[in-house]
Amino acid sequence: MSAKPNDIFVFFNEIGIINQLSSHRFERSLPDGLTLSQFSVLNNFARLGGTRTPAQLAAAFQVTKGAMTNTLNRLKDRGAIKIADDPDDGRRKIVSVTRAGLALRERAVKASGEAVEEILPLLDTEWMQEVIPKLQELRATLDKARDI
Amino acid sequence: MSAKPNDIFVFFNEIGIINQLSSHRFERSLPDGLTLSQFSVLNNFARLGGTRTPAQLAAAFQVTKGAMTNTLNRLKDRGAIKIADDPDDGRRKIVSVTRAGLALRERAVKASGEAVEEILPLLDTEWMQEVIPKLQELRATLDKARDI
DNA sequence: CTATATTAGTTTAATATTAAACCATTAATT
DNA sequence: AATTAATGGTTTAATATTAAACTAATATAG
Repeated sequence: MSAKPNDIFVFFNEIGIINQLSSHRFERSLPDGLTLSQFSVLNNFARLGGTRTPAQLAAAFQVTKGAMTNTLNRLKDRGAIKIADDPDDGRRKIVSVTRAGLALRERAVKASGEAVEEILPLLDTEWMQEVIPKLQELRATLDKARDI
Repeated sequence: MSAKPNDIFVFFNEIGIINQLSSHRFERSLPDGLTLSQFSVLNNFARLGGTRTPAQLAAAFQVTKGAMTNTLNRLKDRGAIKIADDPDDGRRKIVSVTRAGLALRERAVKASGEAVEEILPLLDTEWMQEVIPKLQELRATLDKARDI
């Protein structure tokens, strides 16, 4: 059975609503008014380690440089990250996570984990796991097609 | 194989990025700076007909009443909808779509349709169609669990 | 080498959104 | 009937985001 054009709209529409519901729920569970964007940055550092430039982070999270400037400043104000000048390139800055940032991320992971547990029994996690590769594929496709 | 808690995060994370990419792409294709929210309201009227109150619309699209007030005012300024007082209940208002609104929606559907066609060959529409029921189920679950 | 183009990051103005306060109206309770 | 509660919609203040202008620094080309 071939997919109607309308199915594409329906698909993305459901994605949109699911995202709205889940991200709102998730953000509400974060401690200290931590934002989803802020958490994402911390999480990225915690999982992958190392350092990044603001531009790299902006590209990784698909937000504008301006938005990343804002997010990073909030994190800096919290003492969660350090922003240093790049000695090799006067344009660049080097962002790294601090101990306090990692600790904050730990607390956030824990709190949000508990929030997820609450509804876990209602979710078909089996299916969610199964479908991840296809979602990643779709994400990559949309990402590559971004400038079409 | 049982799903790890982490899979849940990965799943919703992919959903989030896909939503970001797709909705941005979609919104860019809309005519006259029409917003996704505005289009959604118009589309809802075009598909289902009838009238709605602002509160019903806010609930349907999972936004706050304030956000819906804003969206409806924009649509009214464009002449796309009509907002009348409810004679039976002084608190309520009655929203309906105008001819101009339907025409605008037509144009928007066409323009966004063309934008979708551009990337259609890259998408696994078969799978997208297949997975819609599960997405709807998940949406419903999250929706019901909203006040947990 | 010098002029031009590109890149990195910040800033600005506009906008959509939220949460909460607010006002008016209707419903429920006593 | 009068008070209290709930509902519908708007407004306000705060915030995250975008696009675009801007500044500074580096890379490229002639």
